[in-house]
Amino acid sequence: MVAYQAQQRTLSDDEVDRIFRALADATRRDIVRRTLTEESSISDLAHRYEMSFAAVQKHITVLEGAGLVTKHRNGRERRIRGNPDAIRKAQTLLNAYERLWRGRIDRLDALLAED
Amino acid sequence: MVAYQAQQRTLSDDEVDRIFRALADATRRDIVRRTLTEESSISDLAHRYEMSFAAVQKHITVLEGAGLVTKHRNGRERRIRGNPDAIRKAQTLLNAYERLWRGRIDRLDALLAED
DNA sequence: TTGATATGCAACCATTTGGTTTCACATTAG
DNA sequence: CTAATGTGAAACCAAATGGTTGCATATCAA
Repeated sequence: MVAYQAQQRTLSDDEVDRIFRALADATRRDIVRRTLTEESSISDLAHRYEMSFAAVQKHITVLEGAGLVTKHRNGRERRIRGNPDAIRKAQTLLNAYERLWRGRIDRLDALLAED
Repeated sequence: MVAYQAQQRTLSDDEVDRIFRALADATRRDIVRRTLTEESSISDLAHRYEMSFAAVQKHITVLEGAGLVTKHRNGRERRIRGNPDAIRKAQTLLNAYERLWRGRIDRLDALLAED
């Protein structure tokens, strides 16, 4: 059984902006995917993509700014670790949207049932 | 009971990029939220935000490109309707990420249980 | 100590984004 | 018919994005 942490009460627009913005890039999504299951150093990650080390470093900065990954010093390297909390924040918002939509349908059903 | 449509098998990187990119803006999220529960014309929506009609129109174009809303002609106006399918695509991806993370924890638990 | 590795950061550049104003066109109301 | 309304699209602009190269610094290995 896994213990889930309490969610923050409200998400600021900026915070949500940053999370979705960070997820809107295939390389960054790949980094999140990898580091959710296995910590990696920045150079480990940089080797995997066909772009400069600095470019990958920038992607990681974007992800860190969105809270999607965290950095942990380990000697001369930094281990990058995916953070499921930020994922959950995005899920929470999308779930709210789906609930809204279902609500509309339910109201429509109720209306039709009135006959 | 609500009938759910079958999901597309694979999501291209571009498609996912567009969906998350479109969601990375508070005005656009607000438009999605509104139109999921209630269709609106473009000018209806434009009145609600402190920016030009053309700016709102552009946001709607971005949302349409991501499949998050659809346009439906109605006389001289176009009704904008939120599309829950695109929302679900994003949910599906985030759920996969969370499963990955839980998988890591499960493996860790198993490892610890070996003692 | 010295060289190799890992990271950080600045400067630069092309493209995209998010806004504007303006004009054209279609449709509806009077 | 004419005027008002709703939409589309172009041209323009500042700022952000996503990449580059180059250099500085920190740490580890030999």
